[in-house]
Amino acid sequence: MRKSKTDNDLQDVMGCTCLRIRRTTRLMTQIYEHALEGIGLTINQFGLLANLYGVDHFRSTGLSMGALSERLGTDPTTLNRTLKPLAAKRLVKNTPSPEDARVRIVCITEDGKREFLEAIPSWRLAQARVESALGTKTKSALNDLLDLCSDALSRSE
Amino acid sequence: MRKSKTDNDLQDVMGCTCLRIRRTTRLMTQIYEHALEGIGLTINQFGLLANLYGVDHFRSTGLSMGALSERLGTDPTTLNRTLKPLAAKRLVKNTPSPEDARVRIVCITEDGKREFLEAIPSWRLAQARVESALGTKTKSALNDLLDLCSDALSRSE
DNA sequence: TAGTAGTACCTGTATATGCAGATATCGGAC
DNA sequence: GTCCGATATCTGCATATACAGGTACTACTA
Repeated sequence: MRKSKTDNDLQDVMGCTCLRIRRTTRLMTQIYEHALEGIGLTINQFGLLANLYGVDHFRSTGLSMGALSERLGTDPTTLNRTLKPLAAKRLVKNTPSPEDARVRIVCITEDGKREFLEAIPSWRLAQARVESALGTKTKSALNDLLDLCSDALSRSE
Repeated sequence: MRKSKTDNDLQDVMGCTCLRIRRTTRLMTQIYEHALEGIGLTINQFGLLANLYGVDHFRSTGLSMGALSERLGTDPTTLNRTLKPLAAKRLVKNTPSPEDARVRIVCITEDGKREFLEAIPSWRLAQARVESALGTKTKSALNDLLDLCSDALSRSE
């Protein structure tokens, strides 16, 4: 029996790259969230602190909201809200720029640095768990491929 | 100058697989959401309808919430809520099982089937856009790798 | 220098995501 | 038949995500 057009459509849709990556992201995120549970940071917040820590460590200038959202590949409005819980815990600080009153500069605080460093062992546990589930080679291949895709997709807009 | 422990920590953290995949997912999701904009479905809702359409097409029995959430790799509570907007638009139906009053069977409606089929061309546009940004080979490699990772991560829990 | 186009950020709204805990039901032990 | 542990779903809460539209400020133009 010949396959109908609908069967072909269905088979194509089931090959959707977006649904696949979203599913894998859900599974992977849970591993990191569980590992970071005791720390009181989400993996997202951890990544944000890591970025701000790096900026502070190497340049000590802070970043504008816009620059940071670009760096993270998020919408600025998303960043605005994801910073709120971190600011409430005084892990980051949000000060107006002296040069341009529209711009707000985001910095990590001393508390933020401490919390970030304390979280690293838990993060390592999650990363090791993923590496052991996937194998070192697959994990590296995935990392490389994801970098490549991020670059290609940001450029294609 | 020797690199400090903190520099090494930072470099390791910047290699985080979870942050990478979350970033790539954000970028990719936007492409599909924009393509589906005119249809009034999110990529998530589209995937849900695709699954229910397939079930209906091949078995015509429907799935329990639990079975469906397992199939999608989501938490059952997440599924519960993502179904709400679809049920409100009468694209899916949610009926108690006759055998077990705890269980609810989720089915796609005729309206749901129509909407799903109408959305396929928009989905194809997004998928083509991603394929052209990444190249066919990279896209296939990514799909395969993601399947492999989903399997490995679900098993590792 | 008054007006205007553009920029940077914030708010309102809606979906996505999952944990802890509540509710309803089932199935087995007695 | 009744009680109790297990199971399926739902609610309350919190974060993540982004679009549309609003506000405040800058910078250019006439």
